[in-house]
Amino acid sequence: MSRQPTRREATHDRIVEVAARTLRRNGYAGVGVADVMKQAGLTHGGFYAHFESRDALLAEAIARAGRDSAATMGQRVAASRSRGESALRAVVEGYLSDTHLSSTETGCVVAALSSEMPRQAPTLLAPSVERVRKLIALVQRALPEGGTKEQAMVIASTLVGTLQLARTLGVNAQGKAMLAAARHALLAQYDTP
Amino acid sequence: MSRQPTRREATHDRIVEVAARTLRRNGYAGVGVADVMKQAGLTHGGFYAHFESRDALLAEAIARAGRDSAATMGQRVAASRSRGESALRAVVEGYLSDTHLSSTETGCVVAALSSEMPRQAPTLLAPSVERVRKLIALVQRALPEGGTKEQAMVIASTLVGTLQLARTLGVNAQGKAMLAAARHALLAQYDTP
DNA sequence: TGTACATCAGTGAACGCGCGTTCACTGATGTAC
DNA sequence: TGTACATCAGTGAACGCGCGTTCACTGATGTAC
Repeated sequence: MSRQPTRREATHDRIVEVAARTLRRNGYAGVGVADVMKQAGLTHGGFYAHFESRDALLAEAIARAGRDSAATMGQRVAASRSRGESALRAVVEGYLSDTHLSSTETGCVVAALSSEMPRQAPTLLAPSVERVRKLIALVQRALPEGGTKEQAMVIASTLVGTLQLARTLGVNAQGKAMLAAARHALLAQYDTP
Repeated sequence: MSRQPTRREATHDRIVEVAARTLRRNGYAGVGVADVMKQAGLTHGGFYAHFESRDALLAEAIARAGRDSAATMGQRVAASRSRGESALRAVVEGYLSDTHLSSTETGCVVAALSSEMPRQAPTLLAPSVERVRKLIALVQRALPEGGTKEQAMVIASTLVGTLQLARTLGVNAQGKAMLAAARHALLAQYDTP
């Protein structure tokens, strides 16, 4: 179905992928055109043959980062289901794992950016809002039968807030204790054993 | 006890106050020396008579923003106590109020910055971490007798995450619904009636 | 109370650097015959 | 199968702008006598 990508498309994709990682590691302002192109093995001059502007790249990178980590989470849920565990447990333990604590650049884009999101211009705000909605929807699908959107919103907020505060405290005992506390509280309250 | 401030001290204070607001509205990278000085009614040239560097101003601004909003929260708690309400209710309803949704520049500095905090250099990371610890401590003091630090961490995370996601959704029905959901969930679970 | 001088707070021009963007050009890939 | 030409993807130099930082200078405030 999906035809062989042209060289141009492959390059475009490589640039977006680099940007999606840089975005999560460094924030909106931390994505430089020249730096991204260099990491993609190119020179900065060719950038505007692929994107109308830096913001256009960022918009694509946000969507890409979101799709990638949603896919990873989907696999996690599938794997845990085959082990007979609940989807919510898979989401909570995956999101609040020690691995996610230190892997910002491949992790959830909402956790990486949410305090900066409200400040973005419409071009970047729209795809950012979309990622927040998708995260809430993902959590809601993981809830046991009858789980409400309100519950999903609260859980998503806790996941995002916990990961951010844990990362701020550091990749150490303090950060990990933060994650553990939230894992325990969320599963105790929302997971049906 | 606190003597009359000198003209120099008053100016210094005014600059920090402007920076503390700008920081919360625009993020770490959004605080410009020239812009802050202009808002404080000065020209940018005089800046380095007050601060060693832009980062030194930011460090002071973080502490200032934290102290200011902690003080506001303290007053809220005192007022609610005199109405016979619990401290936790005052904290949750104050933090997740529609007012706080739209008043980023005078609100909680952790909510305004937490996804950017882990990226900061040590000079700015240290005061940022301090604000996170202070927020957790404030929540713990507001908990009913016997409330643990673990509970405080989870509640603080939920407060911060909820406010950020709500602000991203917008100062509208969606953002307000987000806040309402978290107020309800937190009070139902942690407030002793 | 008044005068002379030192100190202090703030001014405004200038510098250097990074970064987004533009553009003329080059080498490679693909197509026509 | 080979040659000529058009198109495409990427190069690298250059431009303009914003921003942090520096510095010589000015006007106001305060102190000594």
